[in-house]
Amino acid sequence: MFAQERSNIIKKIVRKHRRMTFAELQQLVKVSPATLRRDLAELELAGDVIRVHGGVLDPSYVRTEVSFDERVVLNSSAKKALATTAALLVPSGATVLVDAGTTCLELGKALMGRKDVRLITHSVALVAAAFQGEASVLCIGGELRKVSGALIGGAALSALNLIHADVAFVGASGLDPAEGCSTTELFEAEMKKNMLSRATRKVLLADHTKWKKPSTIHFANWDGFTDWITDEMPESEQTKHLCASGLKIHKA
Amino acid sequence: MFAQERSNIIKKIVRKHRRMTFAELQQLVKVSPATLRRDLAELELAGDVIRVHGGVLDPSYVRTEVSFDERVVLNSSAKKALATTAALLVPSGATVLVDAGTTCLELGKALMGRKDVRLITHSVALVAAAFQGEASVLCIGGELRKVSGALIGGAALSALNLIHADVAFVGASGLDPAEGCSTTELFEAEMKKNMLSRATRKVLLADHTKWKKPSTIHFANWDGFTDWITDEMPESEQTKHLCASGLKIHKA
DNA sequence: TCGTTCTTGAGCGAACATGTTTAAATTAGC
DNA sequence: GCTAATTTAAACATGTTCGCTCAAGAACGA
Repeated sequence: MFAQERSNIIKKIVRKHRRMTFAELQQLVKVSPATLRRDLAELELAGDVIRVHGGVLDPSYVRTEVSFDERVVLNSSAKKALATTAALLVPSGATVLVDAGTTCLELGKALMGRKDVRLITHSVALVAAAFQGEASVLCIGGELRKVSGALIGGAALSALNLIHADVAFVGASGLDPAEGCSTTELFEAEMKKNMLSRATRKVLLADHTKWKKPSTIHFANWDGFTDWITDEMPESEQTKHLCASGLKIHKA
Repeated sequence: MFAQERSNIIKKIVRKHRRMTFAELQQLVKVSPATLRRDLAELELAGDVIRVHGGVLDPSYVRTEVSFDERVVLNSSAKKALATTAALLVPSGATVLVDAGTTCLELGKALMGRKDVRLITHSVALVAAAFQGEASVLCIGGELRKVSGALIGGAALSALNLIHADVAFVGASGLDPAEGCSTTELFEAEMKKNMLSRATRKVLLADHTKWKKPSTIHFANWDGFTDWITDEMPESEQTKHLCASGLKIHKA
């Protein structure tokens, strides 16, 4: 076997297996460790494989794997885009209810710089961030839920009942075309329900990754919202159907 | 599993859970403690996780909290000593009201690790810090006052009225041997008054630098407290006089 | 046929990754 | 305040893995 052939074979094998130990690879390419190493060194230089201690990885596999991080970062830029679009819906002088969750946190940060809005939230992260902002902030008190950084419970619900806001921004962890919006936790669902009932304009903030992935606890139907802000429109049929019930969909 | 893959997995897990103990993480990543520590040390260096004693945190989750830490470090040792002494007054199972302010924040942090206490506070800094703690936390909602990080106003006062606590810890910015305790701001004075009225044991946390330096707004007489924790006892006459009205003075 | 060049494989020391042990630091409990 | 327990960090030991060097053999041309 010529060196050229061997190197092509190695490429193919690695691409197929995506990740394998040095020994596994050696078993398939019947050559001495030294030669295999030499080949791999070349392939690595050419960018055709990625070597790690004890094995090799397919670059495209690593890319998708690493993009877990990138997705979070990327997602956060998507979330920023959502937040920016959402912020445009807030008129001067408005009182704004902001849900807990990362997307809504971005929105809160986007509004924070404005002197002419009044934020109401039960998100500890947002309140903490608001130190640096200009907006006036009212914090809904309640039990601290450490996983989400939200203040929830009976106290939070009843505090909410004294409030009326111009706009409410609510996040969701799952969206279903038929059922509507859902989240993972009962008390948070209650909070969301209440928030929606306390505002005139009810805005859903949820990117396309949530679409068709319902979570455990349902908290609102589609007609429970006046607006939905997303980064990707759903299929046109579904869009038409949703809009028929009065929902405005905004693409960030 | 290759080291590189493992480190990616750890990142992902921590990001998902946001806060977890070392043991929890070790259970998910089946690897020896030493190796996990080594990985975490690297990830910390890269800024991908934040390590705390006994656990790890997702950085994007805690970032807001950094500013508070900085402020506290300035005069920590005296305040830490006060906090440690104060924490001894809290029996197991107690419900504890904690005022805003740096000294009380230290106390809150001291209590945070205890599973057997319930903290109630209107201090945003304390709630934000409580993410790391074990104690259950109820946050009194209200208007965010950005200079002090306290939640105040009518909503806070009325939320407080629904509560009864075993112990209340209150700070002061000025102490007068005759007049009692004072602070700089009207609404905060109201909060302090209310907190004292809602607790059985009423503890003043104030170091010697406040002694004989009254502030603008008076909020309590000496007989309004059951205990005072300080780092230096006042002159013996004054001490005798104060104790005569039933006040216990603790030196940290 | 000989010598040069290239490739290959083997050997060896260094580097690496991991687990175990031990000491220090931190925290909790009294 | 102190002591005991937990957590962390450093030191050590071990088994792999890596990269280098060198010699053997094949390929090639003179």
